Amino acid sequence: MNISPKKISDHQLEDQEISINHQKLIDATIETIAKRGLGDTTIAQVAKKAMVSQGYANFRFKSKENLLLSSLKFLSDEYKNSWQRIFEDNNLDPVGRVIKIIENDFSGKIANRNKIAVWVSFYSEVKFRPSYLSICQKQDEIYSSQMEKLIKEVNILNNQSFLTPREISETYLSMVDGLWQRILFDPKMYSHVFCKDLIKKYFRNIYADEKRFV
Amino acid sequence: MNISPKKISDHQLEDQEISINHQKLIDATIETIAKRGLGDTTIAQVAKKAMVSQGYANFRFKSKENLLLSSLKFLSDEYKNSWQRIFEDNNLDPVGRVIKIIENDFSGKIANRNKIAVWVSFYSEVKFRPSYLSICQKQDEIYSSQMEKLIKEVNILNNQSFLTPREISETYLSMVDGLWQRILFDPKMYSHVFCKDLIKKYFRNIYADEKRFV
DNA sequence: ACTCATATTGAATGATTATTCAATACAAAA
DNA sequence: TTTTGTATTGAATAATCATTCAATATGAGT
Repeated sequence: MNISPKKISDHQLEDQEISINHQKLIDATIETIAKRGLGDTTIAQVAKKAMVSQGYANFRFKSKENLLLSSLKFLSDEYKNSWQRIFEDNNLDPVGRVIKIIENDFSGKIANRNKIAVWVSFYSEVKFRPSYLSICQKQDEIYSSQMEKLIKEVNILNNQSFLTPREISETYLSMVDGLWQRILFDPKMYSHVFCKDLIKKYFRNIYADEKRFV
Repeated sequence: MNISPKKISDHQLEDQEISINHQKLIDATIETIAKRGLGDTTIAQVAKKAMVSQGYANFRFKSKENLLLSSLKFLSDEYKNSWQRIFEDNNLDPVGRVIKIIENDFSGKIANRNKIAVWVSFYSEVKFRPSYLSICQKQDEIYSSQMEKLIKEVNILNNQSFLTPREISETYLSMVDGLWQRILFDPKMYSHVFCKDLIKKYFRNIYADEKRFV
């Protein structure tokens, strides 16, 4: 019992991240964008959802732009953590890893309509706000290169030579982006199962002997 | 000589489409969205680019929303016309048709960064504006079904049986959407040639005997 | 030249919204 | 309890914009 409460030093604001309100506001931002779109997201609405005053939201994040940026960063990190873990999992062989990656990319936590709506909102502004671009781009580069390396291992094990690892990995990445977008349009038709199966079929076609790509 | 000028009847406004200003405003809208993003597109800017007064732009289209909708419709029709023509071209055999479709989807007229920026802007709002969705969705359904039918013909000619026409066509469509999005991020890396080659390689892998998928 | 209908203007209006900031609540230290 | 520093409020401000509309230009028909 007696959980030592907070014991927050006088440096409590040294690192913004430790505040509860900080995260409440970010969550509220994501929810609001998901429900109303980036264009119709106002500080007032976000603050209301986070149950703090409007003035506070602005004070805390300095500006709306900064709040949006922090929310994108959060989403981006969340995604990154999810695949990072898979690439680093030593209990998996290459093909097992690929399968986990596919499952992660179409898991409920990642590929749900709300989060996709937020992603696409930010994507759509990438051309005009370099700060959005740099957040998205850096992580995508890492994901790309990790994926390519992984496919290289799979290729060797299955002596596949017609398609290069780069080609396979780029095809995979573009399919994922495309399918996510399609989930936004028609989530019934593009169910998680449908998407995963489509991608597994792609791999099955390349690696004919590998039975795990159902 | 003496080209009979206009001979516009008193019904000149019967059909909105015949006005020059109408199209000037739509073009200006697309350019403005491409340059500044949907969120920062104002009627004042569009009117200025179209060289009409702000009041006129609003008067002509009834509302900003309606102007945006008309612009999306225009873009959507332009795209539809481009592939419609290919599906209806009787001089082409199935594989020739597929190749033309790929080339069209990554032609300078369709897959340039400005137009993609506009598409994605609208996509990102699809969840919140049913009117956007219905414009995009209807055409996508036709494109999908035409594509599937086309692949069915290719499949038969090449006795391919592992992947269904539906699967191949869905894979193609999602790749296109994904690659378009990636062009937005990094148009240098995702050049038209790169995208087309990637997709052709996909088909080449499926239809191993078909040499035309370079 | 005059009339009349339509096209076009641009300034005014009102709504929305990010941002600011003086006032207040709160909680720890004295 | 009082002090003091920080957290939080909410009302005021100022900027931005879509929309309206009375005024004007235009040009065809008489």
